[in-house]
Amino acid sequence: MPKVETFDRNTVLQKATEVFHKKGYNGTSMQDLVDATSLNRSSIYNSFGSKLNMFMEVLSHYQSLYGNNFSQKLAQSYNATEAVEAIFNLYVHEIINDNDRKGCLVINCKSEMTNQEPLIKSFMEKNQDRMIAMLEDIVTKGQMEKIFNQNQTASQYALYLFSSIQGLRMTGILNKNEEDLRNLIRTILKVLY
Amino acid sequence: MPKVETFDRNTVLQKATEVFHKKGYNGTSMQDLVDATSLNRSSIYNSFGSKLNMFMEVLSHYQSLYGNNFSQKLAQSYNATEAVEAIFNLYVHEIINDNDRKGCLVINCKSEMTNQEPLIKSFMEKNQDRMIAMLEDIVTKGQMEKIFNQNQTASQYALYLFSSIQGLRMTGILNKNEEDLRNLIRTILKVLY
DNA sequence: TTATTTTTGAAACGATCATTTCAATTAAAG
DNA sequence: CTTTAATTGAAATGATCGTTTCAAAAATAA
Repeated sequence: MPKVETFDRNTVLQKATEVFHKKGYNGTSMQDLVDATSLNRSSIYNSFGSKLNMFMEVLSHYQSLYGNNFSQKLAQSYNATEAVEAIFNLYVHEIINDNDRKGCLVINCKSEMTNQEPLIKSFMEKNQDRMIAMLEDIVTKGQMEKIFNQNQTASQYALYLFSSIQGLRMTGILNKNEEDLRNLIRTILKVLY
Repeated sequence: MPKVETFDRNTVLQKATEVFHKKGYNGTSMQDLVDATSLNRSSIYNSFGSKLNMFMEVLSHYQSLYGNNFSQKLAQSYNATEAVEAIFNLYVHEIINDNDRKGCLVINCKSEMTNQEPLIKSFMEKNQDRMIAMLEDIVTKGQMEKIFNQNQTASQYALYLFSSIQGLRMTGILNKNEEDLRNLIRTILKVLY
């Protein structure tokens, strides 16, 4: 029957992710994507539909990479403290190794496109729900273990942590001093204890 | 001698600010700016030099509007608690009235352009220095008044507040529930006391 | 091998991009 | 009123935008 896709979809998505991450959605041209992926224009359109569609897949790809990292770290954690610190350590690592100051693809996209593209807005809503649910689980666990206080509900602390992560990620674009970042995180987490 | 600029530069900057804020730098075309400002193309280039140059002026314009607001609120504050709360109230107000979810122009620009435009990077560095200096002043005052604790230095708390503000502003793009936001801020500020 | 179906490559689509050009217009100064 | 110098309007610049077209190439199933 038909000829089949010759390229590896994940590799292509990875290359596309790099371009979008570096230049942003509006800053990335289809030519950039052709160059980065070594795919032909028509192959991209044939396989991904449109620039926006490809970007949506890139977002999911990026998210699932992160999600897997998260799950792995969380599974290795004995208690809520370790879990929450594993998460923040992941971000510190991400920030310090982000040599060209791209920041977080998802956060960049949130600020660039949430008010322009309904698809992005709903992606961001789901992303927030997922993140907050995960954080709430950890906080609940920590509160049950009496490691975290109960001054605020798990849901409130989850929103606080979600917000703090976004702030950390934005701060990390310019500030890459590890000691400063670790101090910052210590301050962020203090309210939980 | 020469004919003089007929338009009001501040009005034009205001209109340009609205467009850039709504669409982002890369999402804004010169045609958008022509339409919004009712200026002719050549007048824009004659008066502002280039799109990037105009954007830099827009950033300064936006920043000075905010800065004035800040100074005013701070001058009206009796103590550090009032000062810090005045600042966060300003952001809550900004978030709640941001009906089209544009977020903060400066933060959006930071994530979109810091890694692409040296002029923007240095603007953001100066912006961060200014913000942190102001926050550090408030924290120092609060610590001297024994209102804030001394668990961390004023400089560390300032970075924490700066980071928290960015997080709050990002969170506010999707979450506009005032009670949630006020809870979030309460949690953020608790560490100071 | 042949028929079938899809992916490719290369070129072209019209629209829009940021910027420039230049003559016409305008307003202040002499 | 004339001179002078900057601001305007309108059109055009070449480049690039995202997307489409279509014939050639390729790979599977019969």
